Amino acid sequence: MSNFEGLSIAALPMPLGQALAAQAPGLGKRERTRRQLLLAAVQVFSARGVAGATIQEIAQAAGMTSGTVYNHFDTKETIVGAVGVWIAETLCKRINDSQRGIERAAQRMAIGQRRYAWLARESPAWALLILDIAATEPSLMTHVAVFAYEDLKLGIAQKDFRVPSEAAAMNLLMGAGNQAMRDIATGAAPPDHDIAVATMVLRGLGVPFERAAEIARRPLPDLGPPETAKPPAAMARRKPRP
Amino acid sequence: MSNFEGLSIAALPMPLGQALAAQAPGLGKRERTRRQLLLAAVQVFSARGVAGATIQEIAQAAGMTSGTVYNHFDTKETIVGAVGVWIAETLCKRINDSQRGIERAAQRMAIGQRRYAWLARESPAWALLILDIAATEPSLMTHVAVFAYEDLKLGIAQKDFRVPSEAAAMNLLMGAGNQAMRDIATGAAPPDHDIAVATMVLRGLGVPFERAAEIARRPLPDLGPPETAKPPAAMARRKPRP
Amino acid sequence: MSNFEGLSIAALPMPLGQALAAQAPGLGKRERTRRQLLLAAVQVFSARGVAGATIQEIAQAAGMTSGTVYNHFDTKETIVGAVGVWIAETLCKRINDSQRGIERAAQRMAIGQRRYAWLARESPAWALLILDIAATEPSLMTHVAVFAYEDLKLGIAQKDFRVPSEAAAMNLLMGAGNQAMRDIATGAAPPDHDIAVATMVLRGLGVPFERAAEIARRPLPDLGPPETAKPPAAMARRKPRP
Amino acid sequence: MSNFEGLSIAALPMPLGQALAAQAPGLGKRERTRRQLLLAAVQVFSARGVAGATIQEIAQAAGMTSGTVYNHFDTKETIVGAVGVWIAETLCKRINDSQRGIERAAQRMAIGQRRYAWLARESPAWALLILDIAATEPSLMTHVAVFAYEDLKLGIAQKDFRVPSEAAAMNLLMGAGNQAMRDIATGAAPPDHDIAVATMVLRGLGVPFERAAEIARRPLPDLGPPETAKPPAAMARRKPRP
DNA sequence: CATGAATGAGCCTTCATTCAT
DNA sequence: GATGAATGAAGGCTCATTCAT
Repeated sequence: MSNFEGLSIAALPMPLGQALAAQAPGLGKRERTRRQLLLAAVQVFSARGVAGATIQEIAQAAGMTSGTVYNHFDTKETIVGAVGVWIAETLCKRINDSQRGIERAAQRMAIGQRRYAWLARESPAWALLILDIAATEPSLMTHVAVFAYEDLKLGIAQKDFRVPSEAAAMNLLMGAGNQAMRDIATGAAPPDHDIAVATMVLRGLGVPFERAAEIARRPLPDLGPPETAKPPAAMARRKPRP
Repeated sequence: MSNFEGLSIAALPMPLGQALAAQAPGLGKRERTRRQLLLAAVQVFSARGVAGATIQEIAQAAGMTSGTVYNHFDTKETIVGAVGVWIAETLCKRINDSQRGIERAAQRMAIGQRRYAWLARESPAWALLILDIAATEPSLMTHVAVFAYEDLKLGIAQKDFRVPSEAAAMNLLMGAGNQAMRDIATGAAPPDHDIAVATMVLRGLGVPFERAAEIARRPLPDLGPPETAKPPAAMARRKPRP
Repeated sequence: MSNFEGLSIAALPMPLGQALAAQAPGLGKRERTRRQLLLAAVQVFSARGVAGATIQEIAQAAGMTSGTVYNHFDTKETIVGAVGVWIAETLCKRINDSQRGIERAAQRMAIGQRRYAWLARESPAWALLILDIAATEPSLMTHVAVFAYEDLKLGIAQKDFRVPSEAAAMNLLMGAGNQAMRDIATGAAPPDHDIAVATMVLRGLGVPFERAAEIARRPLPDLGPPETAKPPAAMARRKPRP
Repeated sequence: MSNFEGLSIAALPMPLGQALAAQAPGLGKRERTRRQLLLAAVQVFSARGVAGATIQEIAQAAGMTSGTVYNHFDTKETIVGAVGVWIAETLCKRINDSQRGIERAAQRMAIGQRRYAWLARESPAWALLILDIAATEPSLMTHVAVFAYEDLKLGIAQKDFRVPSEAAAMNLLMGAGNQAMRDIATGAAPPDHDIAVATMVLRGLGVPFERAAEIARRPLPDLGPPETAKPPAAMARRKPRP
């Protein structure tokens, strides 16, 4: 069984936490072990930082030995990548789901911005972990960006957004979002920081002044019921011998 | 003499490069050595990344031994900090000077945004180095932020900026600025990216739509007159490990 | 196999040597490696002194790499301690066993004193090693002192010893014993030094003049048959992170 | 001037302290510098231990630089030796002087034993320093031993001591004395420990039971007025070039 | 003589990775 | 698949010692 020995990361807000921790019942032994290792990696990354984490401590946190880790991942880098993908897929999809039924891109965008800010407020450890992993593994943020990009294009099509370039718009919203996450997670941000940032991002995207503030202020929709999480699929079932 | 062994970082755009490389003639031996070490650290940080740099390689790049490094800096962390402070003071002050005479905060802000973008276009290696150091040593970005914060408050006083909160505004402009620097430095950004980002940041700060675009499009002022100094020689961009 | 590269320490007198070097056959791999490392540490401590010994040389003497040492001991200090405990337990117990059946504390005390002197004569290297370790790791001498203290109290109860204070008596017998060991081991002592010292210690403890000389002169009992040495058990199988 | 920066060792009991610290007025500049360095070495040895002391800290404590140290001493070892000789000559002579006029060796011996114990009680730091230096530099204890040896031979000639061998007698009195110093300095010894140890040593040397106790209990003579301390003579006035 | 920057050998320690069991 | 002992290549850092000024 797992042996976390004092390691722990504050639980994710419910629906997100469930998604990650979900014990998919139909999984084979290999996938279950892999999942345990990823969970352990999350613990250790959060406690020591990605750079400071060691394979041996991840193995220990998973109740295994370091050799076992290498039956599932080729290198430490691989683990970081897998954790990044896993978090990205689970989190982003979940957040995206909560926007289901919202037709206007401006509101979808505001919700997206505020949802990440909300995550940082509810689970600072998770937010910092995501930012830490993203620094090593850019694919995580790329993953998040895909969803935002869809909304951006939608908003442009809906004539709610008027931007000089999509690339610049992405810089604006991702940059502001990340900074907000960090400030909130470290306790450096005032209350309603999420609304303020969302408001300014919308204005930057060309939404009229008052309308931006009004949209950003609307209540966040629920995250919705948890689905059965898809396991983080291994790229290959086996490490080939070199 | 220095022994860069193939290490080098592309020269900074003229006026900035001069500021950093300036061989102060009245400096004592200790101060000269310290300066050489900082220059060497910049080389190695740029080539290997801050995390991947080793004291030994910095010493070697400076034509010294590792022991000498410790006559000047207590730990590797200290070196990162010193490099950060050095760059921050030189760069920020220089950029700030170029805004002298500009009274309107909106234009000052646009210039600031675009100047960093311009740096990333002219000297991608320096831009990436700054972002890398900033990730380890937040004080560097804090330093930059101080100047932006002054302009922000000025713009609010001038009624050009209307923001929900100063903290959110700082997230917006620093976040967008950093992302733009990274995209430009890595070649991922289209031409005129700087203008586009500056435009959107101004809009986010509450500047009217068309006016934001107009201000952001104004020509950049010169960086100012060069000081006495030789720039460091540019050689190769990357060095393979032996 | 071990690679002592010229390192060596003169073999202990038989029964003691057997106790230390005993290859316990039922030992696991980990325990066997640990034992080899302790043996190697003894070699190196003896050759270079405790202070001059390096982890690398211990590893090399054990035919391993320095990393392996750290799988078994946290620090160099830990190794010194482990060697100290190991020697103390093995030697002291063995010497104490040889006094079995001796009822009078005065004679037990004389035997103890002379046995250590005898060790110094037979195996100067071991004696000097013990003194060296004891200087770094007082627990070794404490261990020895426990046995002497028992005899001291016994002798007081038997009215053979009359001392102003137990603490002073311990100073006398341990101090004289250590000095004698050193002088004998370095060849600075005349023959029968052990008897002379034992005589004087007994007199210091209040044994009448002639009787002290007579007791100290009695023949030493055999050390007795060797037992299978108990391995120096590791406290924990693994080092936990702090 | 000296710059002890928080370093300090409890002052020696007056007459001894004066002897060591005495500013011999007729000394040349070289001798004065040398003296300062020895004083500084005493500070640092006491604070960090002989093994943990660094040349640079000694230099700093003396208000000089490391280069200057090497104008006076060839190696670190040389410094330890010089400090040892200095302390030995000053202290031993001073203690010996205080016995002037005492004719009976038994009483001289008791005074010697108790004087070192007294030093340990009055100035634990000095006592521990002496023991520490003695471990590295046996000549210090040899020096002390010379005085004790004189008294030993005297006592034998006076028929007060009856010992199996002089070597054994030296082991007894030096060993017991050192142990007593350590226990007293570390606070591990009861009151009147000095008298108890002296009593037992005398008995060990053959002094009759009650008489030993009586002699050991006599009051200690004063240390006497301070003399002008002789400077610790440098072996050579100059380091020859290799 | 004093300075103090520079040296450089070498130490302890860490940890991703391998592999025989 | 799991184990976990072993590896070994570095890396950060210390400090006695040298030497040009």
